[in-house]
Amino acid sequence: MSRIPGRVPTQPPTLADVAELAGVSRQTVSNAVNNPDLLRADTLVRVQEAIEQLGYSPNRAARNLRTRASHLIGLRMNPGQEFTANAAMDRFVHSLVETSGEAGYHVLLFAGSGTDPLAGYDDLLRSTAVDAFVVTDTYLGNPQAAWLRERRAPFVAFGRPWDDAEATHPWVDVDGAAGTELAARHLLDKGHERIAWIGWRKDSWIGEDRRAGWSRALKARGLSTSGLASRVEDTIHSGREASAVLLDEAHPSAFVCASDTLAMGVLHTLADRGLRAGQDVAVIGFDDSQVAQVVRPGLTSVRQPLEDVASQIVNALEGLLAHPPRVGPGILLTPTLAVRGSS
Amino acid sequence: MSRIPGRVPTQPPTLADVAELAGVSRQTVSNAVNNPDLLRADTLVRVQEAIEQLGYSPNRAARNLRTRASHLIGLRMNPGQEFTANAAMDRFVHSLVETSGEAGYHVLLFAGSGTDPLAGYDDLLRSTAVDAFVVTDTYLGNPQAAWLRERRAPFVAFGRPWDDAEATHPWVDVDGAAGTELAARHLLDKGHERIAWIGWRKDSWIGEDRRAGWSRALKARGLSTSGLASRVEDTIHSGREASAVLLDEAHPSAFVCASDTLAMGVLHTLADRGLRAGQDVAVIGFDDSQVAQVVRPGLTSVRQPLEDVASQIVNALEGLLAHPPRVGPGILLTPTLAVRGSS
DNA sequence: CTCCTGCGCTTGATCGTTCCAAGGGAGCAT
DNA sequence: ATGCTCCCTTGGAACGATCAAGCGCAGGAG
Repeated sequence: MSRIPGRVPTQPPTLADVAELAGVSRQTVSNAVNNPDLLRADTLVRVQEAIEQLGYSPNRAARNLRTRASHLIGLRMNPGQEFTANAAMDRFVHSLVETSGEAGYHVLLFAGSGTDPLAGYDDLLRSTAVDAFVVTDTYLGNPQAAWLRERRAPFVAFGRPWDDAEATHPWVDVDGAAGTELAARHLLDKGHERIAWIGWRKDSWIGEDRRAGWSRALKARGLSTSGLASRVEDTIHSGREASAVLLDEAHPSAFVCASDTLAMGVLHTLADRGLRAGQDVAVIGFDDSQVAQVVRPGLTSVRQPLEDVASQIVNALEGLLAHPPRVGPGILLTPTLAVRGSS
Repeated sequence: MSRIPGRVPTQPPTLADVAELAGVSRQTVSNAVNNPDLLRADTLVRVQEAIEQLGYSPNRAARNLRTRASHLIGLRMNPGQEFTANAAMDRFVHSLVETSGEAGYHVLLFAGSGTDPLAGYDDLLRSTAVDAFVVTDTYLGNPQAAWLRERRAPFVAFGRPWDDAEATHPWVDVDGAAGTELAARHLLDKGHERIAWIGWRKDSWIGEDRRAGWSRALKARGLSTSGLASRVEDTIHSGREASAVLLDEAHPSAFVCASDTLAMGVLHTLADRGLRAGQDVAVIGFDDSQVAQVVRPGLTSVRQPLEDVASQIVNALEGLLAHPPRVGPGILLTPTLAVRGSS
């Protein structure tokens, strides 16, 4: 059937238009787009020329309706994050958009309410607006994972299921302990023997994991960690206070911190006391935020391989959405150390 | 027609299911969702209960197909931006997601190639995947605006059409000149009389705009600007060099910079010379990036009202997508000054 | 010569929603 | 009782793609 004459010319062309121009049926055009192998070579060329000539691109809504897939990945923007988390998240989102784009997926952002961690998921799921979710805040026993699994919603988590060893959903995470161990070893190799730790409160799984790496490195060299660790809130102010206390009481020559925020606090304390970061006392942060790159004299920091994380997540998503689904084991990636003036 | 028995129970309910349960027709359910006024009160209640009971949510793909609208807004992620631009962009994206969510729209991110500024737009447009675009990099004569207008694609620009006074598309921008004028006045009020400018190369419209505000403030007080301005690349290193030269040759007591990046360079120079930022020499940056908030002693910076920008953009989009479209004039918002220790 | 097989393409049905034009019931006046 | 509104409701069609059969033709085996 041909288009109704007089129709507004800005309407995009449809499969039927292409079919008519190429002198084939709709299905043949569809095959030319999705299963080119099924066509005879000369027919394929003819259809492709018609597609080119009309500037045809399949209507997403129609395709989504028929195939029950949207090729969209939902990602929740968490309101009011801490700045280091934000910095990392920004880099992660960039990578995710690029990687998923190469795999034929787009990223759909939606807002979360600070109070209800499930807000937004439900509607997108029931309206089949997205094929899958990427969940980024699985720490501290957030209920998203269990909730999504219960509804059989495909999702991949950025973050281990700390509190649930039984969890069977795919996940990708960065080995924080390996990162802090790397940091501590770097300092040990430079001759430091009294290396302090400033981390988060004990109820943070991530914090305890990162602390474990520091501890492991020291113990591997037969050094004691006692009196060298402090656990505080993730603010500059806390980092500043904690480092002041540690300097007075334990006289460390270096600090490893659970975040760049805390490390900035240490730098402030050093400046207060006329100590030079990197010369008199070494400092290493975590996340390689923009601040770490800009501050004097440059903050050495553990850098998460977020590009690889995004790539692995997209890979897991593709498996999850395949027929039949392939679900692999969780993946743990190793961070690197961005060495700068502070160490 | 009722659902086929034996169908997989995880299939989401459809309009027909709700209709059957409520004892009405499909259209009545559709009206209950989209035009509740058309229903008798008791019928409406019955339908709403059925919707609630089944957990029904309209299938997005089917709705999109029928109404030729996706309720998605396309936003391109620009690869490898400078960090200040990134910082601002992150805050902007957050606001945009929240505001557009309230208006019933979601944000679709797509990747741009560094080389082709139009990559990605074309396909999303032709496949009717998004209703409209938000374009964020209209400076420097990027061709998106003209290209999109030519295809009658609805879009709102964050940024003025600097190079095209004839442009009729809706836009929202921040008055950079007002920001730097605010900064300069703040310094003048503190008694500074020799206030230097470090900005970008002359071919940047935004840079020249910001420079104009500084210049205007000085001239309003009868002060000369000659010898006090420098135009360089937007890097810390350039800011550092430029400020060193200015200090030697023009002896300013304060700096206003076109970006936080440049301001960081100034802070480095001050530290090199044992000068205290805020005490000996005042420094003001632009963008209120995370770095400005964290660095010692806190960098005073011009803060763009990105929440308002997002809100106005969504407002403009709603007008653009209404029937008939309402397209208002461009909107210029005034930034504020985040005062910290450096001034 | 007939039958079967497989390739390449066409045809009708379907996904779940909204639009359209017509159907139907209650209420009121005649 | 009949006719006429006025609303609300109804079935059919359409949006544009893919799925599942089906059809004609060529070539080989029986």
